[in-house]
Amino acid sequence: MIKGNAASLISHIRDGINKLIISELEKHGIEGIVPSHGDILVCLYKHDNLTMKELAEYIHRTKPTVTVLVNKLVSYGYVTKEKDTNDHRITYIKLTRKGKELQPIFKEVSLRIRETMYGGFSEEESEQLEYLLEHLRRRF
Amino acid sequence: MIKGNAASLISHIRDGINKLIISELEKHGIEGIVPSHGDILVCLYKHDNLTMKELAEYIHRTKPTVTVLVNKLVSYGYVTKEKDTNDHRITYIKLTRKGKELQPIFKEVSLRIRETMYGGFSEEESEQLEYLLEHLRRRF
DNA sequence: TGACATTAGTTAGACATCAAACTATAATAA
DNA sequence: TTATTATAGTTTGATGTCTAACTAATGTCA
Repeated sequence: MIKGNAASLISHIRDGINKLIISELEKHGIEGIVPSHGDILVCLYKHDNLTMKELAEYIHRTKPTVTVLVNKLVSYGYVTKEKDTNDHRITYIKLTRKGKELQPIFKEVSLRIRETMYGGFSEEESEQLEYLLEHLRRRF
Repeated sequence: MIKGNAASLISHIRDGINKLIISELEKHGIEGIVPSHGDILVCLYKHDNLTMKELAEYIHRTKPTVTVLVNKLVSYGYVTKEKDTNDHRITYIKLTRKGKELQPIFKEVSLRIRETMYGGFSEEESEQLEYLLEHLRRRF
């Protein structure tokens, strides 16, 4: 019997994930950082020196939002902004040492999230979950 | 092979669902209403005459948030606020005629969301999806 | 070369959301 | 009965998020 409440479930799970991320970061002494900031930092851990536009695309947020998020990261000293010397429209975002030092913490938080999400499922269930979610994602 | 990206997928699907809800409402000429407003109205369709506290619990938002949301619905003429005559702390939220008139539209939008979410899945896959999401939900 | 279009990023304004502090009312206990 | 506690709701201030409008720089095409 299908209930048709998948949308509601997803919404609540998302809220739960976000709260868990924030509380895990706070456990590691990191305050004022929300998942979107984390998305940006994780992006930069994979590939440092990204432009605002690239960051916006990667984290699926608009440019004004990324401006706000990055400015906060700058004010916390985790990243810096540098203008391209050739094309003065472009700004590169780079990790500072302080920003790089957070990487292991993000790795750990990420692990914790995965444990929470997949922990209760078998291998087959986990694969099935990803399969279904990936298909779902393509419809939006 | 498990990728471990379920959290990210859920986040993006949630964004997609919300955008779809808003655009579907706009197609029906309803502007300025976000999913949380819809949650409140749908709550009231199931059981009219709820208190602010009850609404906050049902839609999983804080009381200040519900204050803002309900005030907007009042300004749009969809609901009214009435103080309890015995216990003056309590405020009841009631649907107006205009609010009740939206019910069929919300039914239709809800149907449209369900079609989008379940449309590409078999009966078994749909059930599996709900099973997995319900278990996931309990971990937060 | 010069007018127009495109692109990168920010600013402005709006709003949902939250935590913390507040007001007002009701309930309980000394 | 009075003082304390609990409850319902709002206000305040902060922040992430968006769209629309803006600035500044680059590219294009006549």
